Amino acid sequence: MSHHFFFLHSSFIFISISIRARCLFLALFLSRFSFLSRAFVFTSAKSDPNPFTPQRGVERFFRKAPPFSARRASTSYITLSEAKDARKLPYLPFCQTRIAFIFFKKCSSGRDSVISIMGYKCDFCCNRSSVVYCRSDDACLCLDCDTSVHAANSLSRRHSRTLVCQRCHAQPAALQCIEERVSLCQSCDWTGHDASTSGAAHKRRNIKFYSDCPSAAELQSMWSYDSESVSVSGSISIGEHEMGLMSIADGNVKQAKPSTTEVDQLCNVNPDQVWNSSAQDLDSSFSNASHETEIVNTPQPKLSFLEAINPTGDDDLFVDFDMDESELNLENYEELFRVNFSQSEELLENGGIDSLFEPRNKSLTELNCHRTLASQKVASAAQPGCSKALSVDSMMTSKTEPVIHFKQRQSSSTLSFSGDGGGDFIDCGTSSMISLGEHPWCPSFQESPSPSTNRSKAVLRYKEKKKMRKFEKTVRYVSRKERADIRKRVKGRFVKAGETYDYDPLSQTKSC
DNA sequence: AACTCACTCTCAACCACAGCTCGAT
DNA sequence: TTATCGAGCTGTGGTTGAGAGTGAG
Repeated sequence: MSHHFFFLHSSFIFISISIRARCLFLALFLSRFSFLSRAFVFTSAKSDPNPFTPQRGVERFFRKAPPFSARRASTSYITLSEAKDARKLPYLPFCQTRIAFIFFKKCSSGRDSVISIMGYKCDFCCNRSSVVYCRSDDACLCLDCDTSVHAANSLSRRHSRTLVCQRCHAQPAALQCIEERVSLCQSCDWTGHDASTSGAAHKRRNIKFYSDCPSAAELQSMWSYDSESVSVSGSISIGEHEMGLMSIADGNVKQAKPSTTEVDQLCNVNPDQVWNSSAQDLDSSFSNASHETEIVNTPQPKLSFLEAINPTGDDDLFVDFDMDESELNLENYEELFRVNFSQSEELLENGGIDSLFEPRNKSLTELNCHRTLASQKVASAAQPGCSKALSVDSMMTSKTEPVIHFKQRQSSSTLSFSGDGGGDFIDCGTSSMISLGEHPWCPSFQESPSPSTNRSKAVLRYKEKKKMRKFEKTVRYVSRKERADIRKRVKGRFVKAGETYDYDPLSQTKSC
């Protein structure tokens, strides 16, 4: 989701050109991201009372530009009706630039999932609100899915997660504002706690990433808005070096047992009622858990877990905590992902998916150099006798995706387009592995896997992702389907209204 | 081993038309 | 920069037929 960073800083990059040119330029650039299934751009005039008006030129571009429409049948554009619905979406942190974006990607259920700054649905179920950001999966998940996915095996437990920013609902939260009782990403923190605003004096504290499958009480202790360890406002560095990757074993939180029963632990307290708990039950269970288990020693009073993640009391969020539909166990996970557990263990032996993250502090020159080497690999892969693994590796590293290098916000953002200009490529499901440079929230984090290990992880991840792909038919225009469903036919073909027909879907009868 | 035949399976094409797109103004 | 108009385009599902695949003779 590092592209969110790009969205936020578009105004800095295109400050000197018109909105339309900005949109077209962005469209050209963003159309190279093959993990996007749909995209749309909104702009508005300063005098326009409606903040988001569909930008026709960009819409047309997405529809007709070869990288987006011709290469992948699943890629399309948002409809006007959808755009109208999008107008209901809230104003964005960068609305002063009068430009907004909606981007979609295919989620595991086969439906399009909004992943833009406006998107806040769970990337996995596409249904509930996202609460947790998983860096390893690069996904925003609801608590249900977070639990189900990350409790599946020892590999997934190592994924580092944190809260999703409660302001933009897109980036991982880096800190909590004690006064406002919200978790914020760094960008939203900058926006809301600018030195020129009253929020500059707000007390904030860092949010640590966690791994494993913490219990409800442990999550509560991590996310409660207690005043302990609050760092006074000012320049807050939230790089993961500073933050550290918090394991549940760290600090004052007891280490969770690495077993599949940790799914139960998340809901904890009463395993018999875990999956039938209502939102309120769950909330109370969380609260009870903190008292009964006495896992942590953080001072009272605290907000309950649900209060912590939903201080505004949004009912929608509580709806999303309906656990009735959850069927979370290891077998289910394997079925969902079609991943053999032994494969996952093999993956674990190689260091886990986390190791897929390349060192983030490469310079632009290094990245371009890397691309050059990758291109050489492609050339060599064409030679007879080259290993299959090599070809996959080449594909991983040298796809015709743009290589972007983001600098810190304080300096002017820069980017580089080093793609080859739009040569054909095959979407092998590896799109999300493109190198997007630094995340703003982890500017110089390194997990330092060896290149060969890294490649094997990438291959495994690619295979895993490929197995997850679904090719079910999706209906984009329900109204057209409804109309087709009632249309009379002759030998399956539509006939004009009033003409004789041999098949009526409504009555299942023939007229002749 | 090569060929023919029957059968099964897959998939593009066809149709009308409401709704959408997009250039022109 | 936005709004409007109208010609042209798109997508929807059941049936069909062409072509591919398979196994028996």
